[in-house]
Amino acid sequence: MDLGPWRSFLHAHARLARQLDEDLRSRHALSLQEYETLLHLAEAPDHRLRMGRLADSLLLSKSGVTRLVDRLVDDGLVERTSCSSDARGAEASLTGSGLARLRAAAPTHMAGIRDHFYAAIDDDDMVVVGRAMSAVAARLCASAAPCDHGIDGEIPATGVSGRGAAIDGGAAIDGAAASRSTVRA
Amino acid sequence: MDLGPWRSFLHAHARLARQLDEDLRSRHALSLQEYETLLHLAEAPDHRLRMGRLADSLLLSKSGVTRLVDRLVDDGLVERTSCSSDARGAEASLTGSGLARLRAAAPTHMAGIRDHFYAAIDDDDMVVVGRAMSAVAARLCASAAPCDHGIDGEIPATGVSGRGAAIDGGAAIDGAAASRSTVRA
DNA sequence: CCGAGTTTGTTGGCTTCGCAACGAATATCA
DNA sequence: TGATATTCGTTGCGAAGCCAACAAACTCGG
Repeated sequence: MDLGPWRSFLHAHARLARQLDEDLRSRHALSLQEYETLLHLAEAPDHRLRMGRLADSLLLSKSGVTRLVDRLVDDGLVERTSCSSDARGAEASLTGSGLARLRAAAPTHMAGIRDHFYAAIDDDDMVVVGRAMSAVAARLCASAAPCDHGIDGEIPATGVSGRGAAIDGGAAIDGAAASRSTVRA
Repeated sequence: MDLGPWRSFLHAHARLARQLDEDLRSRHALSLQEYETLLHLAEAPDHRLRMGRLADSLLLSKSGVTRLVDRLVDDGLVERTSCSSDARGAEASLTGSGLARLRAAAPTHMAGIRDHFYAAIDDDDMVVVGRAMSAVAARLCASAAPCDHGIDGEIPATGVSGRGAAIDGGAAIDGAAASRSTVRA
């Protein structure tokens, strides 16, 4: 077993996460976690999610999400509302300010991913990487929780909200027309 | 830009790191970071490393390493010695107990990597993944620090110590003969 | 030889996160 | 219906990491 690929994998992730986090912090006063939280909310129907679902999709503990949302609420980027159908449940919902902040930060984040991840791997290899990473994630999900977030290679209908307010990872960056479903108003 | 590979990459890493950390903690009372620290020390000449080098290779801040080593010293797995050639320098050196602990934990760790990473990706794809991850890491290193740890796909002479005491990632697990350089006494 | 500037590792203070325990609400089933 | 079990989110506590500041030791021009 040649540990080369494994070590490279670890190293690539560590460097990448650091870089993206630093970029977002310095230019938009957002941590990577906060950005991802806003993104997941923006991608959710009506820009709102139950705390538990948010925890699942962010791969974070429930208490972690409670505090993460606390911070975002303090910053005015998210609102905490109680769930109508389940009185013990809470929902996090994106505010206008949160969506604006996400929109402002998206280009930075996308550029980072493009420059540091996509630019380093040619298209043919990227197909393989995508397949391999999906397989790793799927295998681990299978051996543990049901794991029904939007992985396995497909973007969960990026930005299809109640109205048309969306981020849309790709198009917002490279100007390419939205190639999938009902994006942009 | 299809974000699928990127999200899968993030997801795979998160799940994998969690799983490996949990396995080591529950079975050997070691965090993944602690394990990696012991491993890097075991791979270093004479089982000792300057704090700064350790920080570089673990991709951790200097203060992080100081405290990590503190914990390992408290557990008797590592000794802190002063550097002979530079009086302000400190070295961390693996104790016998530390090496034994590492040896005990290695099979668990290796099995995790094998089952959750290598088993999910076939050999041809693994070559591509290794190449891609190396490229990502190299690109990020280039745009930042000199970054001369043992990445770019090669294992830094695993376990060549003063005497013959080594872990040797692969061989310790699968019994395959060491296929590279001066391993084992 | 000496003083300015750099490097090395540690410390204080802060942030972020997980686990276990908890109260409240819901689900299940007799 | 009522008792028990489960789920949901929050909270206390501790673990682990980073940054800035620091002291000690090194380097090097003069």
